[in-house]
Amino acid sequence: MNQKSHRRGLLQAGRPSPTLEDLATAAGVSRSTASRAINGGLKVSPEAQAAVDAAIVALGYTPNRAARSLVTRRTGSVALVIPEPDARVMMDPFFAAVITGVNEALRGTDMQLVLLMSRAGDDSARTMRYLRGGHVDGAIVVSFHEADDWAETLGTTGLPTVFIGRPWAMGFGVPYVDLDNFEGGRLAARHLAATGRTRLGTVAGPADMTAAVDRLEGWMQGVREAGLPPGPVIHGDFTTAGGAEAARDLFSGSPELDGVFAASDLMALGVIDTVRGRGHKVPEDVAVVGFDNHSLLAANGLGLTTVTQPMVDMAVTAGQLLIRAIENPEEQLEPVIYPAELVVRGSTTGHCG
Amino acid sequence: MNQKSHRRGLLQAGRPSPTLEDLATAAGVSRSTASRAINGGLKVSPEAQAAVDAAIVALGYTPNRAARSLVTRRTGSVALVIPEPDARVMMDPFFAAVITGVNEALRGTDMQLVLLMSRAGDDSARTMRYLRGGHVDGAIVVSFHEADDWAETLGTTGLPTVFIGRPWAMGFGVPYVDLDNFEGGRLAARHLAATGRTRLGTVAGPADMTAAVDRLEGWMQGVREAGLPPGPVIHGDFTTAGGAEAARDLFSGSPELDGVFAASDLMALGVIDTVRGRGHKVPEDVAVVGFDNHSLLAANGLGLTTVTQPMVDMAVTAGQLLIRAIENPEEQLEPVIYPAELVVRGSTTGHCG
DNA sequence: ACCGTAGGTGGGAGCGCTCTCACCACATGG
DNA sequence: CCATGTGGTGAGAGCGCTCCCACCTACGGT
Repeated sequence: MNQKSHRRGLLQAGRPSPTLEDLATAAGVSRSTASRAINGGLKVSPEAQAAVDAAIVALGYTPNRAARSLVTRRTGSVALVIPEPDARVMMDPFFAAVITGVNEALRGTDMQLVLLMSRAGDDSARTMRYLRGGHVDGAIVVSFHEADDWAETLGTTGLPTVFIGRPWAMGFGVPYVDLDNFEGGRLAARHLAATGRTRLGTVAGPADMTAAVDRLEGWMQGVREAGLPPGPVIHGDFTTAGGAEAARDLFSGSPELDGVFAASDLMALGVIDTVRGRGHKVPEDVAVVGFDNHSLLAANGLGLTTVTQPMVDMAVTAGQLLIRAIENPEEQLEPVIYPAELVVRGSTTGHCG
Repeated sequence: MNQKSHRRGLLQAGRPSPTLEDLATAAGVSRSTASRAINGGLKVSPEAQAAVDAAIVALGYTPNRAARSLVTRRTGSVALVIPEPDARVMMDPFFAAVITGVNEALRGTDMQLVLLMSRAGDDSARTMRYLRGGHVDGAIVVSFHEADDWAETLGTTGLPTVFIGRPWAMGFGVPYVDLDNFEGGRLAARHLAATGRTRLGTVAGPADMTAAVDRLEGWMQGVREAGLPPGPVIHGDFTTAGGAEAARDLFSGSPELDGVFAASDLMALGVIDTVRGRGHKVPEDVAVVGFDNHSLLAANGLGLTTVTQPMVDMAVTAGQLLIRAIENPEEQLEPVIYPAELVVRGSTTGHCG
């Protein structure tokens, strides 16, 4: 099979895929001019530009990304790195929001989003290799447990990287986008105190996540500022089941609690289940504050008082930050912190004042 | 600027990422042998293989995907096409499940997942061009409203494609993975009839989606088989708010209904809200059946009777189907239909028998 | 002895693109 | 009249890789 018939064969199979050479011939210009016309059109006469434009439409030409990438050393794609893609974790609308936001930021550029999910240890090495291998122009890393490793390694490879969520290891100057989790926790405490609750406790998130730690610290500070005793703290795993279990521990140790802050809405749901299972009412007996402003729970019958987290906006910002980092590698980018806001609903003020 | 300094300059901050040539030199073999050793190692002596393996580790070598792609005409990536990426639609755990499943199927291969979200018309042309442009080896399309367009165009380009959800336009032989939506609707009707409900109605999904249409037809058949009159049908948009609104229409037309089937769990949630808003009880006055077995609602206080949809498994299957289609383009792949199962919870049998 | 045929190897030719550079017109200024 | 641009052009050299092919050895059968 010679070269020509090979090409024809592909065409027959439905892949016309004309090359730049074909384009140039059709437009009656050289390969160089065609290339220039495609990429910005500097130093191209109006006639040549028009001819090339017409030929592009006529042939349905699409530049071969691989060939272009080979010489420009740009891949036209960025990675979204999500550790631990359990179904459990994916079900969290957090990720949906991140994906939506990053995609939104990429709209208009010709960048494509490559999803990189890595499970436990061994796999993350593979992911790391992929990132270092120059297969993407940049990466957005959803900061998580092992984020320090990533930060360290990525920080030194020079691959433009933006974190969503403050990474553990700082000092690499890696920019990140985060919510003011500390203030969010503090707001929850202040709200419960302001509505007359005095015996507070919290179901915190995993101790190895910065968001969870920050929320807890803010909560403790808020409780302190309200002049209330620091209540019990139980760590959950951000899931509904985990929240319910943590709440059982919480109440078995301190049955008198009248206000609970759960570090995620899903955990708050579990807390509410537990409270009701013990024959008590929300919010009459126990007020519950969540975190995330989970869209599903907002529509739920019992409105959950919670701290808002504008995840989509945050993800958009992360995407824009990454684009800037790619286009201007020298620029030192600053972290962006979004303010936390409290949304008051029935789970704290249903029948009280 | 000479060639060498050019190389150094473009590589951000350091890493002169070694080429196959470098690898070969380090291993003391030729470029060809090194290439063979990397790709399967056929016709390579154990010594050469060992030398290359050692050099790979020593140099931290990663093949340049662009260069490889240029000659093999394989990109090592598949697209997941999701139309209409509104936050609304993304919040649906349906997509989280799809992403998780497809990713799972790709694990072990060296394929990467490229996320392609296209909004309304103009953008979908761009997406189409991308798909036809040979930037991916295959595509998984989440079948939706305009799916017929996609099916037609993709079916003729020869790009290996698998649909999730039966596409409207058939006859292109494009394989797809779907739930037995018809049977699901039928199960819902039979269950309501079996628990003594006689005045049935349904909040169906959008009339331009095959899943919604199939569920509705199955429902109608089930009602017929139970010897009950075909009740009212109102179309919703699969969201909670849409379900609530549709339910209001439903009850204002037929206040006597005692059993409602909503074509999605989120709409079922809306239906329940409406029922309660009218001062009636679920399930005593009105039994409600949903569809999806949404993980969040399962954990909810009031358990929702619903039809299970093993989305992650379905997506895994779609991924595997696509891989087969890519590796063996000639093979004619058959659609895979998953059986529907009913999960009975409190929203239909809470206090009845 | 001869010719297979097998495992193993290296050189060379591209894949489709961008980018540098030489080159051509035709202005302008001395 | 030659310098010195300046907008526009096309040939040519790669980018890093895989594949084809020529070329080695062996080793067996005839």
